[in-house]
Amino acid sequence: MQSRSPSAARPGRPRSATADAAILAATREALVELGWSKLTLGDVATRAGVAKTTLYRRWSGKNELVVDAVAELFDELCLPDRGSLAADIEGVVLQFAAILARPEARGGLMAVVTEATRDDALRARIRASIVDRQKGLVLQGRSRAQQRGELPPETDPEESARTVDLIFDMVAGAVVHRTLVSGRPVDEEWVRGFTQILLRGLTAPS
Amino acid sequence: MQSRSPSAARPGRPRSATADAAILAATREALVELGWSKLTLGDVATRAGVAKTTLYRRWSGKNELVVDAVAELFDELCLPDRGSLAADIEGVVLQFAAILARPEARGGLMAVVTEATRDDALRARIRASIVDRQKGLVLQGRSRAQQRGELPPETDPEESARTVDLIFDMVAGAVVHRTLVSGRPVDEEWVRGFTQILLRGLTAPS
Amino acid sequence: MQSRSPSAARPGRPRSATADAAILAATREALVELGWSKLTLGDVATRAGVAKTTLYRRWSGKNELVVDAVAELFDELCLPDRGSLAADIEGVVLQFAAILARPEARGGLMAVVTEATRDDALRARIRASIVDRQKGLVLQGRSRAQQRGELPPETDPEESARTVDLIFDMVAGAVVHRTLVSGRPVDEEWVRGFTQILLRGLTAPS
Amino acid sequence: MQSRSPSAARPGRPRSATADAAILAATREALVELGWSKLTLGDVATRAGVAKTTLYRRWSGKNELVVDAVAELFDELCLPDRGSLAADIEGVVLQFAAILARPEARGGLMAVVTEATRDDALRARIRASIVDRQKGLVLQGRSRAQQRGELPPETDPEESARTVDLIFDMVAGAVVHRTLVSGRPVDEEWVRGFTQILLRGLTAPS
DNA sequence: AAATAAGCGAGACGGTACGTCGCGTCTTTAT
DNA sequence: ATAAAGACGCGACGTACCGTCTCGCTTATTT
Repeated sequence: MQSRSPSAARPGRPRSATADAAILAATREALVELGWSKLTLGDVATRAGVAKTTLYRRWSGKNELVVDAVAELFDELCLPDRGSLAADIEGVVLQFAAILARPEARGGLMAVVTEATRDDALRARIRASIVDRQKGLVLQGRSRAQQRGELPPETDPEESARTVDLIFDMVAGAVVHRTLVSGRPVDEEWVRGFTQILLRGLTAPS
Repeated sequence: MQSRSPSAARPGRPRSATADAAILAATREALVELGWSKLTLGDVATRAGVAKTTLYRRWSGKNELVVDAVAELFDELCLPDRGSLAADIEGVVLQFAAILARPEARGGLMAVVTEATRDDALRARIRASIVDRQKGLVLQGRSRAQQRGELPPETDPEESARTVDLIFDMVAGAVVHRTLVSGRPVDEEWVRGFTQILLRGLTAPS
Repeated sequence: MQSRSPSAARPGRPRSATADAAILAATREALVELGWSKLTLGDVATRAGVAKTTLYRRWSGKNELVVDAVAELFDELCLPDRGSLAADIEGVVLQFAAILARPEARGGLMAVVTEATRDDALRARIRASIVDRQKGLVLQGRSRAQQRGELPPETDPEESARTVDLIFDMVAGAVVHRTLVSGRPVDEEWVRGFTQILLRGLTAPS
Repeated sequence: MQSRSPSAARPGRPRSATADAAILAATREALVELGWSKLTLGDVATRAGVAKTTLYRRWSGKNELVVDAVAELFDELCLPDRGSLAADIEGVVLQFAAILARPEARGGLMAVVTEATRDDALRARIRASIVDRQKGLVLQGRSRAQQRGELPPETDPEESARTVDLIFDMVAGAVVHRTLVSGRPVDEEWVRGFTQILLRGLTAPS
């Protein structure tokens, strides 16, 4: 979000702390009802009980606002230890899918990613707010699996980073594609099939 | 696209045949320069040397126009026989990535998919124009691999369809995510790693 | 007002002829109800049953619009022959005062003159639309008075022009000041006194 | 201006004496540079090195502030005895014109008068601050002329008051109109012609 | 000295209007 | 019937000031 020199008691009236929360909540609400393209900042301001100018004082436009509103949704992602790599993957994939199934995430995330194809600052914001946070889950899952002996320990650290990126693209990409492009649900059956291929490969005897 | 009673010599001035092509080309050009959100139909019309009315006579709005403009990009996808399943996958993934690397595809495809999250008619149009065509490649690749003996023959046809969908989501999803979200190139090294996991799984000894 | 290459049948939809009239009428109406400073172009557009953009297509802002709206009020000024110079002056002064007494003129004229102190283009527009038209009345009155023998004929043309300007400033200035600054009515008694001084001077035996 | 119970030593920090002067000076400065309509109170505050709140504590809005700022300009008007009525008139008219020639007066005075057409309180303020002060000059000039024998003594006091008002409207109106509407200078030649007509009338042999 | 009270700077706040832009429709003349 | 041209109603945009409201701080008078 926006930041300031942290604990410097700056002069003048401080920004309303409640306004931020109200605006983000209103944004998600509007996202559900209207979708990205019909969402207007004036409407968000009204819903939040806030003047349009207040909104523009904090965010520079629709994109930045929606990134922040959507990013909060992903804060709840976590990786409880379910005892095996397969179970861990299935768990986090289902969590991720549950978030994507919510209408505010569906349209909002995609729209923001779309805009980011032309806007480097926005891409950086997304990466910082959303992507990197999730990538931590992949790291965590792998080290657990290594402790359990399900995966061999790392040798080449560069190779290791590449693999994390790859896994992340495969997991997130598949779930997003299933949900948003194919438009079909990520149910337990699908997750089982996916995990199976991810772990054992297409050529393995099912 | 738009259709008419096909060969009925209707009265009045016939539609300009060149206009369609000019408009689609102008759309892709504008997509490259401006991106989805800054693309305006008035601008496309001007670039195409065409009046706005002409454009609206053929497409009902921005989304429909861009779908058609982007769909043409995927016509070139094909699956030449490279002798092994792994080589076939690598080939088609690189082709797909090459298309996505073009700026008119990056923004256009995503934008259209984004809009489709709220518009069923648009989703159907996308499925017909883009998705189903690619899914055919997966089918073709599998049957070739089965003929070579790399994969076992199908038994349950329903299970078979599910697997095709799953593979498709995994391949397309990973490439799209790598390109558009992670914003990193799909190069040969990445493709090799991806194919390795897809075929043999994470747990295989590399 | 705005002008075009006159009788050239230009391509495209022509501007609505009724819109101009509706807008100017709405402007005067709003001027009466709200006064200059509270008059809003959006409101004028609404009253006129016209989009705000249509209004901006024809006038570049509040000032230009109000000048035109107010200028029309002065079209009705004329100088009927009342038989003597004194009677002619009294007649036209009363007419002028009657216009200024109308609320749309009071605020509108002054406001526009005020703005013109900083805007040369606007001043030119006012001069062309309002001032020069009235100055013709002074000329007409003088030549009639000369024909009647009430005033001597002109000799020096330059001196003549200066005198017209002077008379005009004295007549218009006095009426405007009485109405708008002193805020008192221009009634018959005032007009008689004014005409007396204008014709015979302060020092004349009353 | 603003008033307080005069010499009551009230508790709390007293108002800064320098702030008033700084604000009025800043107002005139801004009036010169920007004109009435582009003058903003925020900008005036900044120029004066003062917070907006300080400004609002002293004046209730733009109009009141500008009236005060402009009124000060007219304090310098006076009527030195030049020996004859004609010379006295010429003197004061030139003084008045010199003030109106200053840009802060041009826009400011007119703007304030314009606003006053809708605001009775403002009109009263103007009358008290500006108009009545000038009207005193007319009275003074007349009594001098009567002492010199240039004008007959008053008989009817009501008629007398009416004439003062009339003369005032004629003098002030003509100068203002010449300066602000006609937009031409009040030079010595113009003043001579004006005084000639005012004293001897149009029909007098020049 | 401490308490109280107002003034002051800074700047965020809810509003209103601005002038612009793009949409998709409609109206004109010319093919 | 289509085409190019362009005006139209509409609605959102992002900005600028308005006049008000907190803040933390300063400067007086009153206890």
